Amino acid sequence: MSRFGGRVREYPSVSIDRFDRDNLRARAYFLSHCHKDHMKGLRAPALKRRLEGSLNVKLYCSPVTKELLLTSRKYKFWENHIVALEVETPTQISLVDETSGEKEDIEVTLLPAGHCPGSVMFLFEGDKGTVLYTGDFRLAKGEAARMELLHSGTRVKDIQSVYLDTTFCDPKFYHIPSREECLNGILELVRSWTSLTPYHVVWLNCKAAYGYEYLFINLSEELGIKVHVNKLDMFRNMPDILYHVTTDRHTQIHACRHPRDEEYLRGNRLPCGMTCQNGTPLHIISIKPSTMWFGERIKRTNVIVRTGETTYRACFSFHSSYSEIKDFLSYIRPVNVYPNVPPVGGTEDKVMEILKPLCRSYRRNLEPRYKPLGTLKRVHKRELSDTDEDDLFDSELTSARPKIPKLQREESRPPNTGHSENAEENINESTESYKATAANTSLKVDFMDCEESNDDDDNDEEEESEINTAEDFSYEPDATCTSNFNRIMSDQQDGDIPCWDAFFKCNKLEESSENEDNFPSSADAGGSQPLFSDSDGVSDSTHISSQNSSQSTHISEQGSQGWDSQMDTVLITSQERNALDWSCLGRGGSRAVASVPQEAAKDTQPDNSRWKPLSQDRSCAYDGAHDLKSKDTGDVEAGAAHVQDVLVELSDNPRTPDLELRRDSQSSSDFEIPSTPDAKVPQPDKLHSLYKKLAAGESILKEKKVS
DNA sequence: GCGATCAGTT
DNA sequence: CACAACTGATCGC
Repeated sequence: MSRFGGRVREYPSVSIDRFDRDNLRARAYFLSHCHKDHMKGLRAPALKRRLEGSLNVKLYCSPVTKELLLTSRKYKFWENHIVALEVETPTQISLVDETSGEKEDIEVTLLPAGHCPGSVMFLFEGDKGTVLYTGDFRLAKGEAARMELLHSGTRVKDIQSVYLDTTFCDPKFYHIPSREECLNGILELVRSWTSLTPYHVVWLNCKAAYGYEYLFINLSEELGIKVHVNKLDMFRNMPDILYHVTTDRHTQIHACRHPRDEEYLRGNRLPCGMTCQNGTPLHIISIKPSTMWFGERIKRTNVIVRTGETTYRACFSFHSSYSEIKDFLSYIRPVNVYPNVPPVGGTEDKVMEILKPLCRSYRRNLEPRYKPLGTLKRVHKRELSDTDEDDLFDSELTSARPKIPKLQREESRPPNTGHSENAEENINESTESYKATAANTSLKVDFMDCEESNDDDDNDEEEESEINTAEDFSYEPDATCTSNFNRIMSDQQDGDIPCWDAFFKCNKLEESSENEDNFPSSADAGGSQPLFSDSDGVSDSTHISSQNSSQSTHISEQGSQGWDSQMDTVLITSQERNALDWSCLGRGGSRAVASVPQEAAKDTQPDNSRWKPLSQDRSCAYDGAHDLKSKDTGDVEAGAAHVQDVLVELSDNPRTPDLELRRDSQSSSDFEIPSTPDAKVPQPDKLHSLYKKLAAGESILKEKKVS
């Protein structure tokens, strides 16, 4: 939800996405997209009066946004005051103060934002510098680099400030599956259900907001089934959308709504009232698009999660994930960044701690500056780049990724003394005060970067969520790593000796984390990785055979939300540990090699074929010719089997970054992690001495080699 | 009666 | 968690 006040400090005479209060005096208005939280005051009488008394005041937006806005009669009065600007077409605008006659020229460029039809970012260029207002955006990694108008020549423009959509700017939203992944998941689910009989219908439980259209379009194109919606007049001049939606209820895909649609569904009735066709009752499943995410790299989930007998949740996000935000901002590297949205769980301070290091102003003397800390012996020996500093900054100063003390650190350094010796003088006051409150709990100099655990993310409100069992996770390498990690931590607190392999897996997590942060653009979403060996559970996971809950592996793997509450209870048997070693080391490594070219290709040339920015007039010439048509099997009768495949494919999709990073961690780890699963396990007394050295910050390389 | 705001719901 | 929107209660003009 946008809290942006409407104005950027460089150009205070324009108002963007806010139209109340001070914004009533703006010389020009900009609307990034047609969502209510960006339209505050847009139909207020005060603004209406302002328009009536002015010939000059205009609202600038994309052609699609104009169309959507003017479709609503409540905004009709804007008709003669809206100027549609073509996307990616720099336009000069004169900002004239109507009372003083004072004038300022500014150039504005609309850039596609990937949030909903018509959504754009605004790039302002003028005497006060270049400013990018992102509005709400969902841009995949590397997309900023592909925007020509963010560049001059081969270099990115010198951007003074970015006003950024920080909706998911929290490490717990580290990864959100790509548009394509989500789309494919939904597509295959819908395909398999609707192909059973003409009476098998799907209800897409979409919010009343723009942004789902590309889903409708792609489902309709791939399946040849139009989507039933309540209204479509706003698309009357957008044939690419219009063709794929219908107000005829006799279709197998519905996105219609009713104020009490949930209760309709319970009565086997679609929100539009349809309950049977030709006397035959409909078989309805509902799919609720929701934002599902992978917390840092330790968890995975399906893009589709079954939440009940006939209910599914499908991953869908209008907003960029944490890693996408970081990729975007670190590419732009503005001098300043300002969050448009207070982050979900956190404070603005926390967000700024994440974003500031990605800005140039971070290097200025007023800002906190981190030196490499001499005591960080186990930090990679790498060329010290900006992002290295970022990591230090992150590691030290944010609670976003909790830092876990190295073993016995508590003994060797009492709280409040160790952490500041190298860095204290360079930290500004706010940081210092933060440290003061946090130092006793987690922040020390010599910490491992531990993975986030989203313990409180149990978000699934309503449905009869099916409960995970420990067995479901037996083959899940990431999860196992994590639970091992947790075990270490508790072992530590208990004063027991942690087991060796659990210990080194932890370090691998640390390495992964650093690597990924330092090479953001290489950490894109995993494609369709082959599975790990959990075909057993998954094979039961089709709704078509109306399985009971406990058999549905894909449901039990709703991971990103339900995971952490489970994690502590997962026990690792030695057998499972072997499987873990195998998957983390052997298979993980070899897989990663195979996945690299694919991922690299994806980075440079994403699959844009099905996500057209539905924001440009030329989007009306939506190109229906698609690569993915080839997915059609024609095997309509094999619905059940098909769904199985889908869910298997979706659920067993280990994150490519993990795999890559795991491999990386082996080659670069200071710990010299044994590269084979059967590496000899040190004896307890040996371990003790190793941990002592670790705690003291000494190198253990020699000992490790010996052992 | 309308609009703004807030709490609650989906 | 929140998304993005809707509903209903309250308050002020």
